[in-house]
Amino acid sequence: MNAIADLFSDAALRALERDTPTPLYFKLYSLLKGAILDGTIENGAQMPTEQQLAETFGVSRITAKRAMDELAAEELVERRRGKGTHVTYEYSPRPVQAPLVGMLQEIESMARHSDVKVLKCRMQVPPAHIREELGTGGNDKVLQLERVRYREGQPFGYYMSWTAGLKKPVGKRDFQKSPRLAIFRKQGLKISRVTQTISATAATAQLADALDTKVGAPLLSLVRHSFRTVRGQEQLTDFLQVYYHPDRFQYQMDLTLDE
Amino acid sequence: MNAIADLFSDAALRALERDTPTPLYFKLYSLLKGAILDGTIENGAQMPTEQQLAETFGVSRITAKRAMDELAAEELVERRRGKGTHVTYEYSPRPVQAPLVGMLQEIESMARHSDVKVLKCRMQVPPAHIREELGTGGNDKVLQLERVRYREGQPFGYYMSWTAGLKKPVGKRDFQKSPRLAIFRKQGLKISRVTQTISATAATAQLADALDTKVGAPLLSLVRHSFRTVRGQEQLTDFLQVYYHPDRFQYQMDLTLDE
DNA sequence: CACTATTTGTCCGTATGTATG
DNA sequence: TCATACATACGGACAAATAGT
Repeated sequence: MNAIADLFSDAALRALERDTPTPLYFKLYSLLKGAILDGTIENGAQMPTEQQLAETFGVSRITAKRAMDELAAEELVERRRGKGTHVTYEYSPRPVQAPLVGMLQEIESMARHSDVKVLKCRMQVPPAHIREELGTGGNDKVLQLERVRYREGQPFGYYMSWTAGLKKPVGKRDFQKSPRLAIFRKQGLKISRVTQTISATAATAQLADALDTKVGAPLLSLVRHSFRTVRGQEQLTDFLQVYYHPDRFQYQMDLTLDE
Repeated sequence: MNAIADLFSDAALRALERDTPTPLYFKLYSLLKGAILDGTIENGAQMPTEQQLAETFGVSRITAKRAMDELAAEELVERRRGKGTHVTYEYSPRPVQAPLVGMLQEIESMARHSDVKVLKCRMQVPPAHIREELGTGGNDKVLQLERVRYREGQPFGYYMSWTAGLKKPVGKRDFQKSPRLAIFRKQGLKISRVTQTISATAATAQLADALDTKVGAPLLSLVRHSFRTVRGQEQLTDFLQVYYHPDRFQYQMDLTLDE
């Protein structure tokens, strides 16, 4: 009788509650869009009717209609009088990943509450694979940084980065005081998107030394790509590789059930 | 002259753009609240004036005022005529962590697009440390699950979980077909909050065997606590420990710069 | 003491967007 | 589609508290 209840969790059903002033039609639209984009409602399948949506989510039919109209405007669904609304978006599974949305500001906040030792800070021609990603020429020098972060005197993270597109020179002292992101921002480097990948790896001799652990010990590895937009084109401007000591640093996240 | 531009990134300044219909005052309020909660604006410090906010974010003074009034209503700031608005919230740094906000629905989506082999599925009295977290008695049996996930025939994740509060019995076959979360949801188990911690660890003999790797090899480790609310009290109802093969599974996330 | 600049509080009128029946 | 109610956002104007000259 009501297949919608199966599609959406109780939490999702509660997502339209009035705890944020975001318009109802937009919350419902976002919810449905998510279900279409992640393949929960398959291509060609019939969407719930306006009446069904209105009842399950406790909104007026006009509001449900508005949400569906927005989907139709993006050509995610097709609406036909008498036939109903059908999905016209083909879901294609991505490689095994657990995508998350985070906030860069919180990373900065973390950076502000730990100590840094700058091992290396110089302009350098990066190795080929980095050069390719940054899109710089064979002789172009970019900023190479190597740092170790400490908490209560103990090293917990080893940071290695290559940054292109800096206008003014920066010194070791700058990075000892303020977060890297804040410095780049002041230089006018506008980051438009960031991608992170977390994995695990074994400690090399160099890493074991820097993080005060044994060779071969498991480390949490993080690679961050930061992009800026140049003439409408997205371009990598910062490459960051971090190795964390798993006993002294862990990635903790809260997952929300709705939205 | 204008210290606000230093506080907020260019992306943050753009966060109030009209791409979502969420009220302007609420977006500004969220932005400022975040800066207070993560210690960017310290306790006792003076907030930007309504006039300054209005200019930097391109809104009217009324809108800026509304945002600040909301903060005052939550007692995060104190407002005094002629004096200005001052922060009254004391930031206390948490242990080294990179907090993130994610969506549980996306996890489910991932689960739906890989193959599962259920190694163990039975009611069992959990070991002491799990029993303590779940808050169950010394003889209470809860659901113990052990699974391996495959992608293209290769094992990438080893899942071990303990779940309390199930009403109806579940069988192996159930977990081979649909995601665990969907099954629990159908049973009426309402999860209210989820916490995840990611770390790295070395493979034991058992794990190496299940994931087709060598003993001592680095693995990505994930611990997930799922809570439900019982009579206003938050209570752990599911404990999940996952080990991922780092070559076959990586945690990828996109970070937004605004919000 | 007055005078001034700053900052928040309050009020108006108006336009637009949202949500309902 | 229409009429209605309410929230949001704007600019402008003035009052009231605070701090410094």
